Amino acid sequence: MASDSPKRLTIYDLARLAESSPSTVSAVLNGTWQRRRISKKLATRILSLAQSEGYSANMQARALRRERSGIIGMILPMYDNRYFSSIAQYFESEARRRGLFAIVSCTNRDPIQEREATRMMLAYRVEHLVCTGATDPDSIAMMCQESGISSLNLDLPGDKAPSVISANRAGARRLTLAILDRLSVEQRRDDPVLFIGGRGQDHNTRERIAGFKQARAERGLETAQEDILPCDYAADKAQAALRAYMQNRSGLPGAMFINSTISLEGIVRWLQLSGYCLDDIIFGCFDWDPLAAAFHPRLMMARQNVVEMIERVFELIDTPPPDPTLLIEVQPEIIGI
Amino acid sequence: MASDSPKRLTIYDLARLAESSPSTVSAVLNGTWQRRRISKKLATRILSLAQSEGYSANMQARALRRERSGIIGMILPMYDNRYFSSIAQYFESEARRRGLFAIVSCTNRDPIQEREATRMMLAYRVEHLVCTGATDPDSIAMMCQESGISSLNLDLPGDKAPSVISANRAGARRLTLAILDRLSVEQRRDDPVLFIGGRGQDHNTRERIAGFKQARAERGLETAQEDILPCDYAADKAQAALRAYMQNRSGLPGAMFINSTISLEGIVRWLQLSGYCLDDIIFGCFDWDPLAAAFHPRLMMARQNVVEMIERVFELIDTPPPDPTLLIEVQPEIIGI
DNA sequence: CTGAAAGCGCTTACAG
DNA sequence: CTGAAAGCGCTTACAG
Repeated sequence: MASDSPKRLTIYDLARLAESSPSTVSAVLNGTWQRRRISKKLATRILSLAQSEGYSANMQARALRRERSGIIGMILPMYDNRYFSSIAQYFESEARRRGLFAIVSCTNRDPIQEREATRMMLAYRVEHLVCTGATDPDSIAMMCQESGISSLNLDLPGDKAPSVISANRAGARRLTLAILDRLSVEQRRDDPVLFIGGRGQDHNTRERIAGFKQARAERGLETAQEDILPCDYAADKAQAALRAYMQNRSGLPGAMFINSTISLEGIVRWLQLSGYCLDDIIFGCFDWDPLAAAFHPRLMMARQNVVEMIERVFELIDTPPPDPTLLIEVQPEIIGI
Repeated sequence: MASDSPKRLTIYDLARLAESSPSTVSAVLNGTWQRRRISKKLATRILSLAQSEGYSANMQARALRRERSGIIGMILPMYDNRYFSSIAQYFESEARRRGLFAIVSCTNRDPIQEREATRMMLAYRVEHLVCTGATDPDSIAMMCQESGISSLNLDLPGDKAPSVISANRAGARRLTLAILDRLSVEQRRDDPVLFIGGRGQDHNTRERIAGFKQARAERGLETAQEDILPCDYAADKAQAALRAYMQNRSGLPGAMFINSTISLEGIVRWLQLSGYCLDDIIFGCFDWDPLAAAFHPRLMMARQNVVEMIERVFELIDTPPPDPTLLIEVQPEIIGI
């Protein structure tokens, strides 16, 4: 339908119709007309004309002239889990509240796609770029810097731009303590606890492992190296890692610290296939999914505080910190204790 | 960092550096230089200069001059379930493959937000608009029509633009047959089956109810009106509806047809809270969530074929159909039979 | 083989 | 109180 583009209305057309000039029309449309002391009568005439004719300002032209696009960009690993999708959603609504238009690109945890998306964002002259969960945040920050665009890291920190992340270590510690407390109540204080999922190289996973060990140490427990399995996030990887882990053991660990709902999926699938009773295991998941919580009564979760993280991001955008390496940590909430 | 915008490089700067002219630089950068018989030497000089100086074309200027933004828009109810988030993700990668820049806005199933987002999309001069799961698709289609922009409906159909949706009735029928077959195998052929979730007014829910009834009729079963509960999608609504339903009955229905994973969450939560054993119930969910599938061995799902739906959308964009009311149905896949 | 010029639709400093 | 003019950074038809 309507592929032939019938010239859209411009301020010149409006000026002609209102028997005025383009400058005046522009001022009226921008709300700067009182400052220019344009008569109220003329203003309302132009406004109602714009309305009735369905005028829509051309943002490309406005952006070009103002040298401001009004666009804020975000790159994101993917949409398809609760955490990232709520980041995208809340980012968009906060941007809108500030009169910015949000554009989001998925980069699949791939540094090449991250840079390519950044290049596009810069070509569209985004005013700020939020770099979420990037595998290579510093390259992105450098690219932005060279273009004079402010950038921020979210979820995974970098050294070349301010970062807003979850308090991974503290959160993992609290989640682990909750797991250990529940084991204690059940008189299974010394049962092994498996840490599984995530990437050994990524900052968040390292911190969570540190928090895990710290909590165990506080309870006077050692942590064996073979009980830590950063096998990547993917469900299949977690499933395979658990299968391999179980080959050398007689029974299940008393509890598992699972590093994402993606990994949880693989774990649960393997346990079901192997005929284990899920209800015998205590789960602590560093991630949040209400559907999983509904299914499993003994699942505790660290829910990252997306709302506050996005708020911090916009605060940093509004008032850029003097120190570009600033790291802000937001506490996750422990659910299901 | 770098909030002072140091003038970015333009083709004029490049022309000066290459001792050439802006037109030539533009032609080289656009790849139209062979057509213009620009010397290969000059072309490579300009190209390498652009590279080394980190030139990035200003898309606003290009869009303005070409009268084509290179942008394709999508409005979406929300990101936070598997279905919509994979729509967003696949839409974006398909758009990118075609050299279009995708922008997506969430509109929260709110007709006002839908129109507002459309207005913004049109102001940014999107070349096409995909209207996903809109509560008021026809208003959107009209707005686009007035601007001479092609629009398409996805997931929920409309009358004023071509639509790509799931084969809701056929899919619901097949899912219901799978449920009934399993009941038969368990010698519970005549157990009641509850249909729950969705909106009684929306096209998809109506179609799914029709498919549900049709499958039952094919098996010689009546469908009682009180076994159909289109209580909205939200988990809380589904939970409340199920509680009310159960007040007048002694036992659980043998199976449930649940109209989304959102609703499933409320159902499962209530069953757990009420002390029922989940494994006694057969679930059929018109939606897909692998984590839910991992948890519940007796959950069958109708997985909507997002990949094919998006492909159809782009086909319609490439070759607009003569009939603007064209409706394309894509079969969902039944999983877990 | 290459460049000067016009124009896309706005905004804004300036003149009156 | 209002308008003419310049310019944002490109592209493209035209002239040579």
